[in-house]
Amino acid sequence: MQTIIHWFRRDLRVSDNTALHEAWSRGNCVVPVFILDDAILQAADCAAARVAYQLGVLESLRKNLEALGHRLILRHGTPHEELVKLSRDVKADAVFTNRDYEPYAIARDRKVAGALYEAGVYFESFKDHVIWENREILTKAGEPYTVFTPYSRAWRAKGVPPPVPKLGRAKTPVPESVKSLPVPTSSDALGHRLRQQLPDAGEHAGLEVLKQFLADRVYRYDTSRNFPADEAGTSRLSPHFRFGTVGTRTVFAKLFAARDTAPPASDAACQVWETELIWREFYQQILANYPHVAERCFRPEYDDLKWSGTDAQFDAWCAGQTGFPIVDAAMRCLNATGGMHNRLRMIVAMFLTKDLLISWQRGERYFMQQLLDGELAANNGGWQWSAGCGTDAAPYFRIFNPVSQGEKFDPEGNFVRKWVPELRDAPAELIHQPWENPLLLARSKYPAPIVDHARQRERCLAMFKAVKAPTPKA
DNA sequence: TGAAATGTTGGGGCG
DNA sequence: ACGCCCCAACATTTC
Repeated sequence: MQTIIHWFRRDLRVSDNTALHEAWSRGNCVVPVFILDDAILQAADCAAARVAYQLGVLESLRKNLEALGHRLILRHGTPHEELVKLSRDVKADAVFTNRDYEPYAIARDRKVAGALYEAGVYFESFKDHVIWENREILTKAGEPYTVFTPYSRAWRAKGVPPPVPKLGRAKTPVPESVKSLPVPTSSDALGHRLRQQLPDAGEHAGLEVLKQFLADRVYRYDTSRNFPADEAGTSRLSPHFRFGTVGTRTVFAKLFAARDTAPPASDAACQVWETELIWREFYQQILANYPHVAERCFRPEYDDLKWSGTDAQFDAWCAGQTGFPIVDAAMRCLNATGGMHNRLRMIVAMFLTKDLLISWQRGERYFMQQLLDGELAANNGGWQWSAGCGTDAAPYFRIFNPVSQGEKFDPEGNFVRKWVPELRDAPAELIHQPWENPLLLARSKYPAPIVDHARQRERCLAMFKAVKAPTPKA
């Protein structure tokens, strides 16, 4: 083949990129393209911060391609139309891309495949985003796993392929006559300046974050990951996974190398992180095999739950004004940074669904509107897990107590103090339940709790009982 | 990748 | 010395 278009989506890197490497090795001329898609940019669950971050990723990708003699073509429009146009412009023989498992992406790619077929252009997609996809890991009965632990066992038994070689230097340049938009700055794109500071974007940043984490922090990950006040406790790789500024195979290869050079005592901690990476694969696979989860509960009986929380309560949750310090600190952190520690995601998700009795779908959408790392599979899986209606879900009667969770995982109250300045001077014994000291509460100007946890817990149990679902195993 | 209610046990104060 | 009660502390059950 002569000219092959590589269509970038969530694989914005030049190393360990399956389809991109295939395009380079099979073709004489690679035309790398990214298409700004209004169906994504104007969707109800789009986050301004995520778009701004992605523009940074694209600019970094453009430079990385340029360093290898490639020119990134940026287009704005409907993917199947733009790809047909570009195929004509460059006289492409083929379009390659890496697979994406979201329902919107699957429908979009089907349209692209049809349009390219009619235009006489070969289209091929590759597995890249995950190690094992769709139906590559099945139970003995030939069905996809819906419980994590046996899935992870089968996953580990299969081994991990090595990284794909980095993109080579351009053999033939893309003709100057082929038009490309400049990569917009975030203020161009958003019409305003984003107030928040975004983490470094791009492939170099991703590899650096990975390197820092694997240098030593991973060796204490098993315990450090539970304490949100410890900013080095987790890998902080999620935005890089989201946009593909790290390659999944690269991450595993480097993790295994770190494990093999470390004392055996840290094996366990490395395993715990590996398990988190497998959770990511698990939810990708769930979304691919059970696409109804994008809209509804994995277990259909829970679609009948009668959520009774109010809009005012939802607004208080979003704004971090519920009167429960660990919840409010977490939400304010999300709003300010576009990120949230995983422990806190569980706490605020449990609180929205089981204390405020508001549907997980509303929380899921709000997370998507804020998170830099927001993507359907992981976000949806986490929310359904918390709500107790998903695959391998927490049983519905497992209800976090926001006070004891705060005391357990933020014992000094340092995370709360950082994001809830009203409680900066509260003593550790009271910081997770300031209402116990009315004088302190009044002086702090911090809101009183908007619900009574014990009462809401009872209401939640009654709400779940009303749908008469079989009790999941504990 | 819980929490709360309920049940059981055992030490110590006390008559 | 002994039984009784109280109540942590821990275990089990239930949601």
